[in-house]
Amino acid sequence: MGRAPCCDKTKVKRGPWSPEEDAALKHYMHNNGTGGNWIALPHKAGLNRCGKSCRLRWLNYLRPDIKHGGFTEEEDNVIWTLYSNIGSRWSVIASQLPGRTDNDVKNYWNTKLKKKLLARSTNSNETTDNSTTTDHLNLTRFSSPLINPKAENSDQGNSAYGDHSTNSDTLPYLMNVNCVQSFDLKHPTSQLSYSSNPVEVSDFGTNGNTGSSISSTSSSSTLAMDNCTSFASWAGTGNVNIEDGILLDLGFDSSNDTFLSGFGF
DNA sequence: AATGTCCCCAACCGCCATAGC
DNA sequence: CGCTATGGCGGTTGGGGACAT
Repeated sequence: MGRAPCCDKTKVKRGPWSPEEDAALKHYMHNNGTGGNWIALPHKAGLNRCGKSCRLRWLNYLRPDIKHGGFTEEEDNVIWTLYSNIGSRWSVIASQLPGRTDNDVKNYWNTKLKKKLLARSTNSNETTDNSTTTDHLNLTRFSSPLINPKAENSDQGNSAYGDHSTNSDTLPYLMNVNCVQSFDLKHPTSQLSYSSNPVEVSDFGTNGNTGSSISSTSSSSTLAMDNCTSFASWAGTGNVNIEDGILLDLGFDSSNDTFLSGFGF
């Protein structure tokens, strides 16, 4: 038996939002928040829209803390780093970029960063000069605790806005990356290395059993890399610790996938 | 100026997790 | 414990603007 749709799609408006609809949603959210129920919200707000559509519009566009415009180099680095560690967990990645949404990050990756990586991958096939370091990207070192993605989405309650005030909380299931990943974008076939500092990776999952091997949020099931001496490399180009290596799908053909050690993908 | 192609990104779709009954 | 409703997420699509021919 199929799942009942969240709303009758033949009776709700779809497609781009008008300024009037935006204003109505903003006004309602400002006064009432979601009230904990997105499905009922459109009716209360006088909108002929699906609740999911309202939620998306609010979270991705109307929220006052949304940052519009181009990504900075620093943000690029954060995305690179996290993507190389956790893959396409856009909501988790976005939670590290205040004002950015998962949709933003996903679009940015798909339209810009992925191509950038591909281009550099191509370049690397044309030259083997690893001594050129101008394009070498030392990915951002995270020494601060990362944001709980659930807290980031705390607007589902009475709070109308995402809550980045939780940044200072040390949360159990996000990683505390105490090492620098060195990732040469110009020569992605070179070893993706980690420093020797320990990296503790707790649960990135929001549910813990989605089929990925990321553990649950319980402290007892924290994944940990004992050390960063285990390393990942681009497939076919270097050493891979098969025991610990995990294939990371970078979204390209399999020849460009990479192994990451100590992560469960 | 007209047409074709590419690219970006807002919005949608469908699946899964979870809460509540 | 099973079912239903809802929230959340990642993947995909398509409209429209930018650019090329």
